[in-house]
Amino acid sequence: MKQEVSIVDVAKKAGVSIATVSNVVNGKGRASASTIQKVQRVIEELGYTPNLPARNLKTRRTDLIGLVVPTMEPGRLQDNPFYWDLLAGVEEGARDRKFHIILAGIDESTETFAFAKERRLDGLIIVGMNERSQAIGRAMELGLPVVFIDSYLQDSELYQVNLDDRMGSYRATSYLIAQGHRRIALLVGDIPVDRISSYGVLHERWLGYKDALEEAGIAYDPQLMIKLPTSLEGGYQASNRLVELPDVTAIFSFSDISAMGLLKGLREKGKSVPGEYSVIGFDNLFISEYTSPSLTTVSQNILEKGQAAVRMLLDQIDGQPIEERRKILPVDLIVRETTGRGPFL
Amino acid sequence: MKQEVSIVDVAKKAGVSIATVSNVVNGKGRASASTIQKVQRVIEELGYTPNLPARNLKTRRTDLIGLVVPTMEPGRLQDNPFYWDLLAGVEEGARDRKFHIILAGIDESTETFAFAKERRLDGLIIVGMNERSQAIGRAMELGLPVVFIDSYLQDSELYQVNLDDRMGSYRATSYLIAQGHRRIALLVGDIPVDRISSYGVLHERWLGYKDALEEAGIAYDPQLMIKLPTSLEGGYQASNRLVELPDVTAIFSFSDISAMGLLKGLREKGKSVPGEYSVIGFDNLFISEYTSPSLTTVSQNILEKGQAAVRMLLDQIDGQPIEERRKILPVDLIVRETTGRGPFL
DNA sequence: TTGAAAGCGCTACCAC
DNA sequence: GTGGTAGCGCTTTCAA
Repeated sequence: MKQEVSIVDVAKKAGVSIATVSNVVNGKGRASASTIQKVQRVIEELGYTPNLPARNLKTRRTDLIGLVVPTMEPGRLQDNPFYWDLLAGVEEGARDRKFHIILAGIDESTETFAFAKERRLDGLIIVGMNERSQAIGRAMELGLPVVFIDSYLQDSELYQVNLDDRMGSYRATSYLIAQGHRRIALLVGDIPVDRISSYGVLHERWLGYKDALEEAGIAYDPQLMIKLPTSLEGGYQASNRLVELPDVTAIFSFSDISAMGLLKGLREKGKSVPGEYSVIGFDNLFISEYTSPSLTTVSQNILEKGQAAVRMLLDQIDGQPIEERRKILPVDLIVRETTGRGPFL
Repeated sequence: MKQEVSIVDVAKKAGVSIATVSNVVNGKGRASASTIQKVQRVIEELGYTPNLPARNLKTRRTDLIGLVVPTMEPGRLQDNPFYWDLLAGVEEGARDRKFHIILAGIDESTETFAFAKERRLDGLIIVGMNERSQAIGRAMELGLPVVFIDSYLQDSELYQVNLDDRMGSYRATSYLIAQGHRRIALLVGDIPVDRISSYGVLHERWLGYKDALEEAGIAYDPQLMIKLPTSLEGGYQASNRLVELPDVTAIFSFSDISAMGLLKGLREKGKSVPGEYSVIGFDNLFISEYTSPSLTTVSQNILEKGQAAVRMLLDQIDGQPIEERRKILPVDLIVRETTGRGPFL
């Protein structure tokens, strides 16, 4: 059993009161230079480390935030290298401000966030919630500062960090059109397209696609929607559908991961990219530059996304004014080798 | 300001003492069925949630463990999808036992682990330390239970979870030999090969490679060591070196990630795989099945690795007997399409 | 400039 | 069975 050294031990040995030690430790209150010196030396000698949980009992702050990620949603966690960067961004941002993060995987349908209350977390960052998830209501009931990432929730009171998905999608589609493609398939994910509006990110990207078509005077064709999961396997399967669609010369996939599956599928079918099909992805994973051919994609800075979310959360916690509750990060189109000229150029 | 409801409020409203409430909450001590009922109803009504930090002040346990990952080591964090699975394994294992994890990125050279003491963490899981890192000494000084993952530290007192890297490497190399390859290049990482023994994982894998050669009576040729980072870019560069090595028909890369870079490099040079070169990787990332051709590799169960580490840590914390301080997880050779027959078959 | 003391929410011991 | 109460390690008035 490690013998804990407390503020009392320090006070005793330094011959001062615990109040004084507390003042020295926190740099608050007043203390003479000599007292400070003396106390600090004793702290050093004893190897005293302040007990944060105890301090928090008084101050009512834990300097701890929860990062909540749904574990059960298939094709997200397991599949996407994405999350690691996000996490790194959040961790880094928190560290800069002396916060630590508690990582919690939840089952979206049953989680009550009791742990957040029990541990008296200062705030929560929640990733990838669906609008209709009951979890969001429960999270808000906590009365804690919460920031949602990639969730596209209607309620404008909620703090959110998202990507400019619609713009990204618009730019990707426009680029294909500019390259002379007209019939552009879309790998939208494993959802009913008629209810796409409740799938935030996907909906936005779908709208961006339509924006571009409309601008170019191309009719939207529901036949071109491929409803398969945005995963490696989903992309792979999608290649089967793709080749059956007449006159299609390009496909836009809502994630790089599925675009990779797609590339593999097409290669196995002997279809050349970008010769017969132009392919464009979304995310710009670190690996996307290394596919063959290298993947044209919409780039998002995932690290920055994590950082923006912590910033917004911590400002909220510190009671600092928040400029905007809904932060939208910019996207960038990265043209590489999977896109080429279409028949109309 | 959210009005905190404490044990006192519950006690008052239920007309019992706080001691009784505490008993009910913890299911300890004795209490009549009717009291229990009454108290529980009040808890419900008031929405009371126990304050864990306060409880921990008494019990001297936080039920919190730190997961420590070096942030500064290039080519690890950023590059490797690997970590996400590990994290997921740890989180899940912890959750099962009512622990939470605090994620901390550290700079290996300067970290003092003060946060672990301050927050009174119950234990630490540390990933990917190098033998000569000062951080390991500092971590041990804390006097906390610690488990190292992927660190291969000499000290047999330390708790460690590793992979059977040597065996994995042996099997990969043996397989290539059995397929008729004799001159097998090795992408070992960006390190001086003469000091490889201080790079745990790499050393083990290097030994496994030599084991296989020796068994087959093939002389070890230092010329075949390619010293480039085990990253996408490193693998890509490695292809340049590879093609200059005479008579080499196969290459074993110490990570899938670098194998992917390698595949791209070779393809760009017009070298066929597995026609001209057989390629074998290590890790079996979820994406490795989707490269073209799909990657033959040594598989490790990363999720399981994380789980094993928590289990070992929590048993330590709970004072349960630990069978073995050094847990070695099995590997598996997954033969896919990047390996084919060599000239000697 | 310093110290005494109250109290944060909880557990655990000991009386009743 | 139940309650009183002494701390756990700390911050923070308020006095001195």
